[in-house]
Amino acid sequence: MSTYLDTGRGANRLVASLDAAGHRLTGPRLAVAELVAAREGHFTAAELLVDADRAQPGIGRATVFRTLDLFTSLGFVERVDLPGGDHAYVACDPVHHHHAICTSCGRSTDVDDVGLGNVLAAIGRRSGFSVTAHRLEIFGLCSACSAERP
Amino acid sequence: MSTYLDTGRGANRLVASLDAAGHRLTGPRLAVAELVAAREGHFTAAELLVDADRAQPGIGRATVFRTLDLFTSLGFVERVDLPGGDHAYVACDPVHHHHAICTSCGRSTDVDDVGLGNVLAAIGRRSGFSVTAHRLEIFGLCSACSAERP
DNA sequence: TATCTAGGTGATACTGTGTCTCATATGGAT
DNA sequence: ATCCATATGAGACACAGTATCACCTAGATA
Ligand SMILES: [Zn+2]
Ligand SMILES: [Zn+2]
Ligand SMILES: [Zn+2]
Ligand SMILES: [Zn+2]
Repeated sequence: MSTYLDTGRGANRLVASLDAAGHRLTGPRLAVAELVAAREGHFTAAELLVDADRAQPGIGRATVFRTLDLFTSLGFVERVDLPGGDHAYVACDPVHHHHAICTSCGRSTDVDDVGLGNVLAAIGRRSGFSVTAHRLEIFGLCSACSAERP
Repeated sequence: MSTYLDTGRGANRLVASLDAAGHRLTGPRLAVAELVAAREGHFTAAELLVDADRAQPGIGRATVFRTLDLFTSLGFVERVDLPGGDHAYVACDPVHHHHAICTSCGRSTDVDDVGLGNVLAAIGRRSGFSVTAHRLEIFGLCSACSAERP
């Protein structure tokens, strides 16, 4: 679980990041940050909208989407595409990494891509492709869930 | 470029595959197959709908989606998620592989994942995750496009 | 070849995301 | 305390994808 958005000390990172990019620290943004931090694993926009409406009735639908976009552009949230094709979001740290998503409980584990760089380089070499970006999503059972149902 | 859906001899594979799964070979399905095969690189559902309406006016919107779904389940088409978040489809062969998508011309090159297996295994070992599926999308410039603008 | 029927189709309405516009409100700089 | 660029909320909107349902047809069978 990522803790970058936690309230208290952790929120400093968010504040600093917003500030650095010239964005204001507003009530709705803090509220969304807390909701995201409170979520375990990935969540859909719809789920967050429900949360938001409960936590702060009157918060605008558009604002939630805008905030999600903003956080995504700052690297605090990442969008993932579930196997079924749905879009979801995951809280995460703003460094390059990937997500291993548990198809049973939905939690996601951050994973760095040691080794993947070499694979991509090899692919590029072989196909003449000059790779500028990649997306890797991993699905399976987390250790807890695979222990439960072996 | 994949050619699995080409008309003529290539269509046999589609026919065989539909047949094997107990699906009928219908006019609309053939039409969509040809449109998909005619497309270079990835395409959105909207683009294919335009094509379909031009090639065979009167073809139902729902039918195009249904056919796309069917082909996807047969492995003849794959859904990809562009960096911008849009959904798109790519023609491909029904064997496990990935797509290197050119962000300039949109063409996609099939890429097998030699080496990725090891990376995933290592990830699984380290995180206790038992990996059952993965999705890798690669973005960059194809050899033609990177030659053009170096 | 004529018949039969499960499976497929098209029209249409609908749901659900995500976006846009615009009048109003507010963070934070001065 | 004032000011204004930025953010917000309301609501309309655009678009992807799905559901329903009466009708149609591929292809199996006799
Ligand atoms: Zn992450
Ligand atoms: Zn789990
Ligand atoms: Zn290209
Ligand atoms: Zn693979």
